[in-house]
Amino acid sequence: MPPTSVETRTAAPLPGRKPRALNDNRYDRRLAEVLSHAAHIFCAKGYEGASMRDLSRATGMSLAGLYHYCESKEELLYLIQKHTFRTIIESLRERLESSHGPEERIRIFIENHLAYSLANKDAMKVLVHEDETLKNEHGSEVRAIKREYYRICFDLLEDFQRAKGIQFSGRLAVLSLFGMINWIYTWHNPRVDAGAAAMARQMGDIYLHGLLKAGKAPRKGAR
Amino acid sequence: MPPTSVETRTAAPLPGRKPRALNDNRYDRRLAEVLSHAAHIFCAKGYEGASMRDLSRATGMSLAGLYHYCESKEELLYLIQKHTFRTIIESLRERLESSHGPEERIRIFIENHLAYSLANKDAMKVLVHEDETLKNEHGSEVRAIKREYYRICFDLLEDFQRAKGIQFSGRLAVLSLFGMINWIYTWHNPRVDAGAAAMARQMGDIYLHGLLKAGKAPRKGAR
DNA sequence: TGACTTATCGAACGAACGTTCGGTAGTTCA
DNA sequence: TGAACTACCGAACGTTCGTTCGATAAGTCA
Repeated sequence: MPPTSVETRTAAPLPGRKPRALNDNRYDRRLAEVLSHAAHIFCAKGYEGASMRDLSRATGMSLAGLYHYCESKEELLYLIQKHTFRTIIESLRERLESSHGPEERIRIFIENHLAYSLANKDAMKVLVHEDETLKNEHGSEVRAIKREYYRICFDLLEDFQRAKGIQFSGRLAVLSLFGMINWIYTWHNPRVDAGAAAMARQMGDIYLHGLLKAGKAPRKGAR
Repeated sequence: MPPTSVETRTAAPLPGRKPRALNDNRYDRRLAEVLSHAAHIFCAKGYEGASMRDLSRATGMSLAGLYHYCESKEELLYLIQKHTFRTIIESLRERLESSHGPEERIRIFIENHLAYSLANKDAMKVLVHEDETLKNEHGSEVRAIKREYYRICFDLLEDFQRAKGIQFSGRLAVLSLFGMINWIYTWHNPRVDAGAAAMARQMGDIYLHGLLKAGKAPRKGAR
């Protein structure tokens, strides 16, 4: 096992001298296939409960063949989580660029998160459910991206407070919101429940009106 | 393996003719110890990631000795989840008995759930995180208790709607609330965050004010 | 063509898993 | 006292796990 970093290994399979675009594309495409199947299986059976043999069956590739695309089972989880987080943040940053008012920006945050969640249920569940699974370097790297995402939301909420002249605990507000929108994967049924846009509006209504009213009345008498 | 049902097995170790209270107490107390350690380990490593050898080490009991108190690892998870749910519901029913107004009753629901969550973090995380782990009879039994709990909350919210003359999707409201309060185990830090009572008040403020305002304005123009 | 690299495989490795078996002290009770 | 039962144990069973090894077709390029 040569000490190639994951970073280089993902960009180019081996540090050899012929990094042909055609070959790289094929490798990357196949890796993406493997990761997609892995997300599906990790989602269905949990990371610990899923075996490389399950993944071998799902991809139609041999057990040994899988290790051409990853160094370990753990790296698969890491790649899934990193890619999922990065994609959500990238999409959010794009949507936030055409700047709106502070309330609208929070609605954009909710909408973006929900839309991605419902369009990529497997990956999202793996991201949320296996939150504490990764250890060491992979774990702290993913945790850093998570903090980045948390920070974006926290800042949006601070702007909101300033604009509306209200006050509440930013920490509690962020984590309550995350609770609402991250819980969805446990219950959402596309045959029963609304789509991302409608659900984002309803949840945004409850959440934002709640913040406004609760933030305006810092002490309301009762006990 | 005799076909003794779990029910009888839990009540009396063996269907023999001498169910002495003293012996039963000792057995039950020891079983409770095993379950407490199991909850701690399942919480820390996940159900699949935890091994009976981990539990053997934690309890100081031999691997084989554990099977004097359970039929399988799966039964341990089942017993933990059933007991946790039953305790929460029982405590909730008691608190709701001295009947209050519809808003206060929802606040009682939140307070009860949060207080139990923070006082029994391990069991609560195992309940939430291993929600889909149990299959077959054990799984459907726990799922039935969960529906019962869901139903209580749903009914409280319907009373609230009637009393306030407002309208919202009960399903979305219940599951948003569950999201907020079940998410807590992922972030609560007793050295940083408020206790159960204060947190229940803050979350109740956000949630209930949100429902009130959002429910009163069924259509608010914007797209 | 022939050297090289990539993509893939069957077979195996040692370790860890949940569970069971056959026992043995200690307690209970007729 | 002695039969019955409880509470436990060491050692093993068969299975499954993540991973590795050595090999081989297929594709690439001088």
